[in-house]
Amino acid sequence: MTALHDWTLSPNEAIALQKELAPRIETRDRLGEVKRIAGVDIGFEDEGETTRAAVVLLAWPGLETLEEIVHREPTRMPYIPGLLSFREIPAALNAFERLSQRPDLVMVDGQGIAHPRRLGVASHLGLWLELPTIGIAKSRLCGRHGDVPEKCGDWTPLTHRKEIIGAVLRSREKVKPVFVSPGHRISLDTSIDWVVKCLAGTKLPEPTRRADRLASRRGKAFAHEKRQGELGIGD
DNA sequence: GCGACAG
DNA sequence: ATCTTGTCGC
Repeated sequence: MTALHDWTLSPNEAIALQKELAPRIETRDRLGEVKRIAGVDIGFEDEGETTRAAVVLLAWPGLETLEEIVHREPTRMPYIPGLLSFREIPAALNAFERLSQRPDLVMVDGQGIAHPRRLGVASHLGLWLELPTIGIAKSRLCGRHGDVPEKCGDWTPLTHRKEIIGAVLRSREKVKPVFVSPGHRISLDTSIDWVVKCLAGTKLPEPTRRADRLASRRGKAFAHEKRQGELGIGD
């Protein structure tokens, strides 16, 4: 298996690797009792030169914060639609290595199997971590879908090549829906169930939302930032 | 051949 | 993704 630090693959090599790995993805539930849920989000700084991975570990139920990790490293690949995981996963894995506890479920910002070759960033990460993962994306990569119900919690299937690859979920009324798809070791129904259970009146489920918030905080000088107003409602 | 295209 | 303040609406 390719070493992580060697993931400087050409687009064609990356696509070949995806085709090789995709068959290993499981969409059958293999979750045990869920006590800890992690949220992951990757961002970029210095005009893309630096990749920043944020991981938040939350307790279930209750969603108290157990751990927060922010890891930075040089970016190694450009953004290419369909090959996002090769750009984001190295940093994400290094952030995960710093966690002292293992999550039972991971929510990732991006697609799971709702990908041209069924290997979106959530699936790819789940395969490497050997953990159940769910992809929650803010926009569509591939597939088609009908009108999305207006009621919070309702959804419509996302289809690609005659296959249901995900759900377009109305996570909050009057707000653009999110694209939920199984990453690894989890089914679509269970994925939707967990995403809905982690919603707190917001568009994004808590794990992903908290990772976003942690990541987008002013890069360098956040050690001196004030702590206040943690109870916002909007998104 | 012509669009579409997660973050 | 990121650059960025205030502002309209529920």
